[in-house]
Amino acid sequence: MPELANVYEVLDSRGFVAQSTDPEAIKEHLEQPRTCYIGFDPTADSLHIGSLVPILALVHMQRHGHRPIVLVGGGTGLVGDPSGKTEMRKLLDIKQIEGNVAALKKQLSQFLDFSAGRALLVNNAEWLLSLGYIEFLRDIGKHFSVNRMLAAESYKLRLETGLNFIEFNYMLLQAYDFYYLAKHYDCFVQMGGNDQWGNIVAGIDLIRRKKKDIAFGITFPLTTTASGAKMGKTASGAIWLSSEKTSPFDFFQYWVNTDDRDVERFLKLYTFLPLEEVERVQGLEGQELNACKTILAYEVTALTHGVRQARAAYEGATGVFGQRLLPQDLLPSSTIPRTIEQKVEAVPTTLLSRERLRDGIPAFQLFFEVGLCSSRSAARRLIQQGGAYVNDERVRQFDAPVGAAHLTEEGIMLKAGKKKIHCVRSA
RNA sequence: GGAGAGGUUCCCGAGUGGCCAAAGGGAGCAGACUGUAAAUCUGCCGGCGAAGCCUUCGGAGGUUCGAAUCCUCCCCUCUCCA
Repeated sequence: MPELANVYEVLDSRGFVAQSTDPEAIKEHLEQPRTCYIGFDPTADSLHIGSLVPILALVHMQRHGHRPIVLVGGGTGLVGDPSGKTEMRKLLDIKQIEGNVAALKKQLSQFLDFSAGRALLVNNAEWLLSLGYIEFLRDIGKHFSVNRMLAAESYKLRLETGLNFIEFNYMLLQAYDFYYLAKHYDCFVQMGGNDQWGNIVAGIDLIRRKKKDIAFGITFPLTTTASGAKMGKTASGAIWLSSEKTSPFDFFQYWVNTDDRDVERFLKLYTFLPLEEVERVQGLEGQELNACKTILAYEVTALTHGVRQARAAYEGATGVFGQRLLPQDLLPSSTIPRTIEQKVEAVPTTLLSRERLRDGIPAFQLFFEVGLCSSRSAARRLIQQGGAYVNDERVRQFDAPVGAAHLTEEGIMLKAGKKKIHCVRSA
């Protein structure tokens, strides 16, 4: 799977690079197989699609023969990164973090090949927790200028609202991580979100001072949608990579609903389809562009949940929303089946007992129960505003009974609005 | 440690005794329009089988017929001084 181009060029051309230290030097460095790392904070037991860009950057690295290191911040997670945030993050306790670290490792294995040392996962708790304070101050602290730190962009926001000492230290810890990885793993490239720039540069400085070595940094643009919203925020919360938190079907649907203006950019960032093909998407509109969204959704879902799940989600979407025409020559490298059966199996489903279905359940109760609405009140509102459908028929009355009479071969299809869908079947 | 300012519903931010489930904006949701897009317009936007009731304005008490608003103590944040 080696490709000819230099990874840096690949990353750059696909829109991964927001800032970087000397591009020429990085390119040269990456001519040889190297080690690079990105840190992930174990703040939850699953990553969400905001982490997809860093993950895929590592995948690019691996595909080009480099060795990615995933650093989970079991140690730094205890401190909390203030970069770019307005408020202090809740401090997590060690137990939670350990659980999260394990979950993240599993999730990342979906994307990266950790076999035979082709990629590594390290936890900075390993070296941070045992640090002695005085020793750390003398060794590391002396290299940091408070004046410079205060000037850092990443602290700017927090300087206005308040920053406490533990958070102020975060930069030193992350810099130390980088130094540690350079020393023990020969890792001289760190990547991260653009809000990490200050922390990355701090590490580079530390490496130069302590090791007399040159290290490199690349940051990714903070991905937002064209309408300015953060990636992956929806009514029901974040879009998670874990299929338990966000079903592959909903995950797929999230991408299908991509803003027109984001399609090309996202194809570059979130899929591995060749650039030349992606660029041909430019200028497409309407139906044709929608076809691209389907492919985008399929590709990202396949990467995250595997081809089978992607196919099922795609079939489900087709079953619910209808078939889209996918021309053979549109993004031809995509392995998406161009024609497909319409099945609804992938639609999130709730099983209800025969008795309950026989008796019928008031619509608002049902919509709440299957999770389409966050409360019974919300369900009433939805129905009263004409946004609730049972088998594509608008529900007129908030407590209209839904039950066995509505059962079809495919179950009962509940829709909240035009896009959120849930299936009910008899247990 | 001293002096001031402040903590309001998802976020920002009004409200200083009843008309407050709390202005306004943002986010979000729904409808119309569409292409499962955007923009726009309209409605909704604490909970409850909804008349009415219940829970919310940092926390705990208190005053009052009645408190987000007044008093006491506590916790937290910011600014200036030491």
